[in-house]
Amino acid sequence: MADGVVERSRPRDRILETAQDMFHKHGIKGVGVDAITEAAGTNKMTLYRHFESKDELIIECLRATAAKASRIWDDFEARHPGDKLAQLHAWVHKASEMLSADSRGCDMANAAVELSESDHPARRVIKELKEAQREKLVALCRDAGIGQAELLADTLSLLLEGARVSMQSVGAEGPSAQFVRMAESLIASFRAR
Amino acid sequence: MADGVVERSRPRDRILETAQDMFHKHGIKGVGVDAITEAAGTNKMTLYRHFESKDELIIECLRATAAKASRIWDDFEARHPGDKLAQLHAWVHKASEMLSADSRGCDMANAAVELSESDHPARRVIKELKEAQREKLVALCRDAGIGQAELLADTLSLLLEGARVSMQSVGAEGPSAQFVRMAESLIASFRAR
DNA sequence: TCTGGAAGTTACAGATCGGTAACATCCTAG
DNA sequence: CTAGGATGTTACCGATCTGTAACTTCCAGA
Repeated sequence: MADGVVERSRPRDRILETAQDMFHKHGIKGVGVDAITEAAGTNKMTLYRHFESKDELIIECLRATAAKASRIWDDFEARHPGDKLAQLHAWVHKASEMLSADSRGCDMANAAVELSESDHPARRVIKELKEAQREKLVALCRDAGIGQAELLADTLSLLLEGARVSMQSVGAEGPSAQFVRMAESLIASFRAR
Repeated sequence: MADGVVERSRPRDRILETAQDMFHKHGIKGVGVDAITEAAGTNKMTLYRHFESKDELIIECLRATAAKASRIWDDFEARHPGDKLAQLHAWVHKASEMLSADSRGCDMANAAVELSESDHPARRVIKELKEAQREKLVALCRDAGIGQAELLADTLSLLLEGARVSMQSVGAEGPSAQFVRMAESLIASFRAR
């Protein structure tokens, strides 16, 4: 059969997966629903039977992205059970790996940039998901025995967020190239306190 | 007379200033040329007599924004002539001040997120301007007597870039609230080496 | 085999987009 | 005062956008 990328799953799943990919690559306002349905091998009516609007689809895509990220955290625990410090280093390593593999940055941050209307329905979802991720990193730092866990977690967050956006403007050879070194020396200095 | 925001300057200047403001607030793809000309108190034909396309207008806006930022650097030198370390602290202070005053982040970074097409004419301009800013900060760090000047400059860059994008997704009470503390303790630790 | 819901198809509405043509008007330099 | 360029006005082009209506086809379960 070999439909290429389009697997023979249910239309709703194909739409969601395709939309995630296209929003990520071309931005939310850079992709129309027609292009999504065509790439998903279906049609516009079917999309609107499963999602009440494009905004609703955007939100579902963001939730799906966050869920994928969450699964990565599960992997940290699986690989280093109980060893929170090792998990923190794994976080740094994985972050750098994802920086190298993809230069379009964080879907939620990008969406926040694009959807500037302060009352856009996706904004509260973005905030919730980002806050949950922040709490996870804070907990990881704290459980790794670091004193100022919140401050380290927030610093690492900003570094990563900055690296992801910096890559999009100056490329991979810019400041983001030093992300691992920065993060590791930060962790070391926080542990030394 | 009191035309409100629209001063009685020449149409080209009004268009440029208005476009900068609207692109900043609502994003590039969130603003049409009709809306710009109307807000600038002029019309579409006049816009296209001065700018050959919307893309060209975008580029001019980015250059203008960078020029404004450049003027801020002149102010550092004027306030702390010769004292590069004081200028570095002034940079931190000014960055934090701008974070508090505005939550829409950096126009160039936002543009890079929105204009995802890799061959978009604005992308090379963004890269050039960002690289120039990076070199300025590296030079400032080096002249302030810091050993690993590039690494400090890049770290501060990523922190600021991260703070600006973080504000847009989680708001001013998120990780970006600690920007000054992070930056200052970074500078201190680099100076101690 | 029959049936009912899910999915596909076609066409369209109404708005907005970037960009242009033709023409009227204004304002300033000579 | 007058000429000529800068600006304003109106109308339009073709493309694209989100979203919907009406109808047909498919397919799985009873």
